[in-house]
Amino acid sequence: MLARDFLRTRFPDLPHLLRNRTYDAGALARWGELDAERRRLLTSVEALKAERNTLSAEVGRKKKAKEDATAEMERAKVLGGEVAAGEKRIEEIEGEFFAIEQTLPNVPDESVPDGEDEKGNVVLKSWGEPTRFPFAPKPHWELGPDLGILDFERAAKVTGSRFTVLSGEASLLSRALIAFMLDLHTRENGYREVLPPFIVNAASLFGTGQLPKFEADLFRLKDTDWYLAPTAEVPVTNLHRDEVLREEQLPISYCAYTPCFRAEAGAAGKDTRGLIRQHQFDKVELVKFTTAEGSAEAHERLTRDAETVLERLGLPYRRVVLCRGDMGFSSAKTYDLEVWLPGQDAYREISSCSNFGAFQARRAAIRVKRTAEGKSRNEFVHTLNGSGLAVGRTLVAILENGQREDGSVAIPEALRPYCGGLAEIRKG
RNA sequence: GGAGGAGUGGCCGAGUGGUUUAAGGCGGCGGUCUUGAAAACCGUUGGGCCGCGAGGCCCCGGGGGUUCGAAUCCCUCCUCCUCCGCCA
Repeated sequence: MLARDFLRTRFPDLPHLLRNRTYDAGALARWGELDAERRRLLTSVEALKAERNTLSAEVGRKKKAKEDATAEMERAKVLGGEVAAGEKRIEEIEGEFFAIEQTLPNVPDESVPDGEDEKGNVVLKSWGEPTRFPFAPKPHWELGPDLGILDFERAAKVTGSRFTVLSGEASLLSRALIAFMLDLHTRENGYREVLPPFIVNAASLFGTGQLPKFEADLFRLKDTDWYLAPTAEVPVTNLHRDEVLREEQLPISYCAYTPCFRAEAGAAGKDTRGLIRQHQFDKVELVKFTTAEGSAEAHERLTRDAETVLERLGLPYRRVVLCRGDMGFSSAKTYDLEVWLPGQDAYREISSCSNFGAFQARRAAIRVKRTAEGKSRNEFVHTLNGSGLAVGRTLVAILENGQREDGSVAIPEALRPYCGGLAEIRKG
């Protein structure tokens, strides 16, 4: 959410600040009217309450002194009725007011390029050369089944489409990738590993911005307010929901492996083959909490930490900054890392690293107590997260980039200690 | 799943209808004293909202109710603890 103060003081600039983002302009105009009415009412109701409180105290004094307090009690009762009426109206306004605030997207950072959709994204750097082969490379959805390590058909039988069974070396590799990534981030990049719940409640999903707007993308457990986590961002960011952190605790860096569950509503016909777009996938997530001044640098570092995984594995990639129109709802700035997939002759997203500014912290009430010039005040922290990396897509990249003409696949050196020295996968 | 018990400020803890603007202690911060520190003493120390300001309003796990007035009474939900059962 955006700060009320910000919405109020920058109200005329908002259409410009939110250009190319999706929001309801009519609702925004309505916000302005409601804000004025709400403040007017609040002031008058509070004055009534102050008077009632004074009268009640007077009643107490008189009763203690055995004096008659009938007149005060009657007057207070009348005031009480007026207060109740005013509060009811405020509640109605507050409901509509808050509903609008929830749906307004974050304001992009000034460094974010203009643009309406993915065509407006800008490639900032490339690492490695796209892998070329003297033969026609296969996509992983052919390599995997040929090697007997990816089974799409049986997964469809067991559950349905967009699920996959990993077996043998694929399963081993997936497990090795998780351990490799967590080790790298905890030992070299300074993250604390956490293993959070994979099921989260509605309040947590509101905190990170998935609810209320994006319920259709989630799997909800029947008759509960519990949902399968769509990303570790949700449980890990909400670790500190409703907390006031001490300044010396910041920055906090967590990494977490979790499976992720997404309904993929609206993705019909997109990436229907292979592991790219699944209802269930594994991911190692990086999450940071910083001060307002520290978040831009933390964003660069977090993105570098994700890039390091790709570099250690020798996978060619590029970094893209998303334009205003292609960014997620809660984000102030997002870098996508795209890995080269020779089987598709394209770069595909394998990590998305975002700085949310105070947007999530405001929704989740994550604050930090800061002291300056002897005065202390609570500020909202800045939150960041990024994939480090999506495990399934990393497996895809290893298979497609490591493939040989005979259908075998070479395993990156860095991963071998994590899979019993396995150097290649062969049909067997 | 069954039966009990408990949720008060950073922490401990008092408070069962009316000077509670939540006692007291610990911890934190500032000060006095000291060469310095400790001790002692004094002061200060929760969150949010409205208002230009003076100031006001709300918050004692969440929500609702009773009352002129609720931390305190009632309803409901949540969490934690103890015992039993079951289970990995």
